[in-house]
Formats: sequence, C-alpha cells, structure tokens
Amino acid sequence: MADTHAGIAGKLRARQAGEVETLDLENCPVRTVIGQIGGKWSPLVLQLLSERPYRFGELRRLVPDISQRMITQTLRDLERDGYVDRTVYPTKPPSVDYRLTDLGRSMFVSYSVLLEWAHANADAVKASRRRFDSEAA
Amino acid sequence: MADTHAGIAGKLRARQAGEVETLDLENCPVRTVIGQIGGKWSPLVLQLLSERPYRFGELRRLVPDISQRMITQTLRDLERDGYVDRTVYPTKPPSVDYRLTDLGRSMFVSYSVLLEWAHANADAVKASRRRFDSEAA
DNA sequence: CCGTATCCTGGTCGATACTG
DNA sequence: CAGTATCGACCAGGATACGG
Repeated sequence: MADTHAGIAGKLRARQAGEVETLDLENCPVRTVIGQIGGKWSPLVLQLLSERPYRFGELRRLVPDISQRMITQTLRDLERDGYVDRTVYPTKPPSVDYRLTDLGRSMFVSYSVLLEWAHANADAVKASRRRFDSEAA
Repeated sequence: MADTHAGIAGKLRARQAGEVETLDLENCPVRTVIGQIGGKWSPLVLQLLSERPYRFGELRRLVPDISQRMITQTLRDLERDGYVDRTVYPTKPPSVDYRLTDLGRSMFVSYSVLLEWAHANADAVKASRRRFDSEAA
C-alpha cells in the first residue's frame, strides 16, 4: 500500500522494530491531489465554478492577469482529474461552459475548509513572516 | 480589501453593474497560505509534527529521499509563517526539536480535512486521469 | 548533530502569434 | 468565441561540499 501520509509514525515504529518498510513518494495520494488543486490558478477557478457554471470567456475576464494559456491549461487539468466537466455547444461562434462534477464538488467541500482558514488567518501568517524577517537582521 | 477569493461572483455582478472593482492577486490570502503548505514536503512534515515533536535528524530519516537542504528549508519556512516552533538545546552535540505552534495546529485541523479527502479519493482522480489520457489518442 | 553555501537542472508560467 | 503553438524567463528543488 502506497500511502505516504497514513500512519507515518507507525512506520517509524515498525522500522525501529527491525522491519523494512519504505514510503512510496512516487505514488502518493496527497501529491496527486494537492499538486493540481494547489496550483497558482486552480483555487480561484474552483471557487468560481463552485458558485455556478461559467463560460470560458467569463472565467478569463473574471480572473485578472491570467493568460489565455493558463486559463486553458488550468481548466484542462481540472477536467483531466475529474473535477470539472466541459460542455461544448456547437453554436456559431462556439460556446463552451465549465461546471464542477460531483467529484469536484465533493473535493471543494473539503478544500473550502482550508480556504476559509486561509482567509481568517492570512494576517497572522503575514505578521509572523514580517517578524521573522526583521529578526533575521 | 484585498480578498481575491471572497465573493468573486459578487464582484462580477458589481462589474456588470458598472462598478470598477479589481481583484488583488498580489496580496491574496489563499496564495499566502497555500503557497507554503502546498509545497512538495510541507504536508509530510506537518503531518509528522501533528503527531508529536520531532528532532531534526528524526524528520530527515523519516522522510525518505528528502535532501538536507530541503528539510532545512521546509522547516525554516514553516517556522517563518508561524506554524512551527524551533527549540535548540545547547547540548553537545547540539540537539534541535520542532513542534507545531497553536497556529500550526489550528491550520492543520483544516488542512487535514483536505488531506483525508485526498487519501479517500486519489484513486478516483488517477482513474479519471488515465481515462482522459487514453481518450486523447 | 545540525546546519549553510554554491551550483545546476527541469518544470512552471507568461508573452506573443496564429487557427477553426 | 475558444482555443493551440512556440519560445524564453524564472525559480523550486536536487547534488555536492563545507562549517559550528
């Protein structure tokens, strides 16, 4: 079982007892998930899509300073991981919209707990950061 | 107010109503927090420290394949943000231990919700990924 | 035992230009 | 409108060597 984050301390004890058990960092569930949704634009896009479906152009306009390349890539990666569903309407000109899948909504419920913590405590973190940097001299 | 992730849809409505309101991506609370704890080694280290304090060498041995440079840097950054407390015992040879602060424990409570989701659903994500990649042809 | 300093590489992201 | 293609800058992260 390749579960790096489950019971690491248990593995330490096992190792001290003489067993040889190795953590599998290649196949780590946490990295699989966090690696994508922790990206630069993913939280922003996910938050928007958690409210309602959006069209490509809407997302692009709503997220300032995002390049066309990055909005495309972010949406493709979220679709690839099964968080987002992409629907093409073959109108002229074409129209595409994006919405969360059930998996995406399920994930975002858990993610939003952390996101809310971030909102509530970002000032404390920034304060700690300033203090640390000034003490560095 | 520089709160990128709070009420973006509200800002859309405001913009559609003719107001000019810009998102501040430089000073974004989510990036401040996620940028650090979403790093490659931070989740692993935080998970370990959530169990009990650890000494530097223990952490190094517990996290396979981490370089001395990265364990040091990860711990310093977590300390800088106020999540981790570093205690030096001036013994000979010196000994240093690391433990979560109250802020760190508070953060990890929220983080662990997402971490647990990742454990439970990583297979679904990987399956979706494989499906997407094979369809790409 | 617990680090710091230096160099280097691979991947991420942005800018720009072009297409169905 | 909704993308793809290409190039280059930048930086997180790894290897290695040395210091308190």
